[in-house]
Amino acid sequence: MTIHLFNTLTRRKEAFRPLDEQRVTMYACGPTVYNYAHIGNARPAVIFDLLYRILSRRFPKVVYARNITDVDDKINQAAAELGVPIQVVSERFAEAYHQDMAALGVGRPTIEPRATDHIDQIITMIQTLIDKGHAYVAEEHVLFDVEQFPDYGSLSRRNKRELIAGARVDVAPYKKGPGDFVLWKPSTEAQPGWDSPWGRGRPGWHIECSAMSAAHLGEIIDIHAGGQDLVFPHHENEIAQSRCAHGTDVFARYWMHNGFVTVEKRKMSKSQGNTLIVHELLKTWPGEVLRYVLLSAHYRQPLDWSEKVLEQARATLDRLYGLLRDHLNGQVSEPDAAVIEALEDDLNTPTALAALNGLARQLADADQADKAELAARLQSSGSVLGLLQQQPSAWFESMRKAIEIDESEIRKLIEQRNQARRDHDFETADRIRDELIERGIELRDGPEGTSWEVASR
RNA sequence: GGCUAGGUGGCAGAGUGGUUAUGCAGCGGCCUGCAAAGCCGUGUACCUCGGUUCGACUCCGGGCCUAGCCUCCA
Repeated sequence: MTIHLFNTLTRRKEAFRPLDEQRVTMYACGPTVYNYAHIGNARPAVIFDLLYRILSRRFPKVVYARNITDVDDKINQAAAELGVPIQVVSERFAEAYHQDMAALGVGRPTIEPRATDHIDQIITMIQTLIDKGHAYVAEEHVLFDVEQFPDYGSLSRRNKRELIAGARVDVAPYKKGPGDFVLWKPSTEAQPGWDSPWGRGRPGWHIECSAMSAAHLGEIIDIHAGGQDLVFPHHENEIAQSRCAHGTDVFARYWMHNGFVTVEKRKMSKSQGNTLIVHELLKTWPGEVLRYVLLSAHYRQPLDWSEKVLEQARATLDRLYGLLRDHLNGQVSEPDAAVIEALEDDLNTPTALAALNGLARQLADADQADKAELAARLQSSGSVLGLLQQQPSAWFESMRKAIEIDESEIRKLIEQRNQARRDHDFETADRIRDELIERGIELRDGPEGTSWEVASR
């Protein structure tokens, strides 16, 4: 089956055919490193990492670039507040980002270009745009002239007149057109800056992605991805810059945009102050639970975050890991075709998870002889989704860590209870069990003795 | 105001012109000293009004509602 992807450019699901099967290129807008990532920032990281894995199954080489924006006024502000150089801020949060994403099972992209390492390319690109008449200099700024690009608005389906009518911002007086956007802006002494033909300054936000994408992937790339809120103006501007600079008809052939994570149905965003920081969530939840939740809705749909969905994901993973614990025996297997098929159909993760759970049911129903193979298939299918990769014992162990427990004491109580049971003193036995339940511990009497788990709720 | 998504069972969330999504919770059963876990079984879901059709939750049109973008934002 061919991979199908929903293309924002056409608003349709299309068969994915790369320009060069030997070298598929994708670019995702990465973080601006001035703060810890919230769960909404994690969604594209998880989703497009998954896309990268799916593509890599089909194509011999996929080059995935995800940038780090390390020059930005918010970083400057954070540095000023902390009284440290901006590099300290960007380094610190880039590292935190890597750690948090790793906890969610997100791998590193092929390339992770940083804006500050590409100032030369940015300046060159801006100069090209000026030379070709697509940009102009005004009061030490360089601006992109939207009027010179007839296709402006094609991605976001806006026309320039509407943009002007709906503009809610004051237009800077030096702009020729209200939709013109900054490619380069002057820096004060205190701000980070680089020498350029237009004086000491720093790049505008949009140009870095165009420059780095061209530098590492080429003038035309296969896939460009990011959050829905980037469609306009960020991606629209990237298209304008890149196509005008390179004289091409197309910049990215497929555009993909993920929906938002919401809280109580409202968009999670730093400006609204309703963010849930991944770093904090990881203190109470295993990364795998967060990942499961992020995969539980289709990537283009909004995903409403709540304690409840976390509990549900946890319960489901508990069951799956329980099956693996009981039936895995070192066999290996290919992933289930239904899981792959669902993912290749525009990353339909809910259907893929349904297939995964269907496999779990099959395993539960199967004859003893088939269980090991099915368990291996379950684990292997999970791996495509970046799930079920821990040792089951490690999973249950991590659950135990969530609450303060003295294991030896529990073992002692279990032994007391079992003695009482042997004595048919069920009153005592039940009392001990109830005490443990009070402390969030559930006992399980099995053929091999009594084990315990942290209770679900 | 312009533009873009979406309204599915108790909750989460896929999907399809006429067949079981799936998960979580609930209920009944098996198992158990009693439980828990597990397993089995179970639930007449598709905002509204028209239209197309032999037949629509699924296609088309109107309405209502929600969210998002138009400003930094994943």
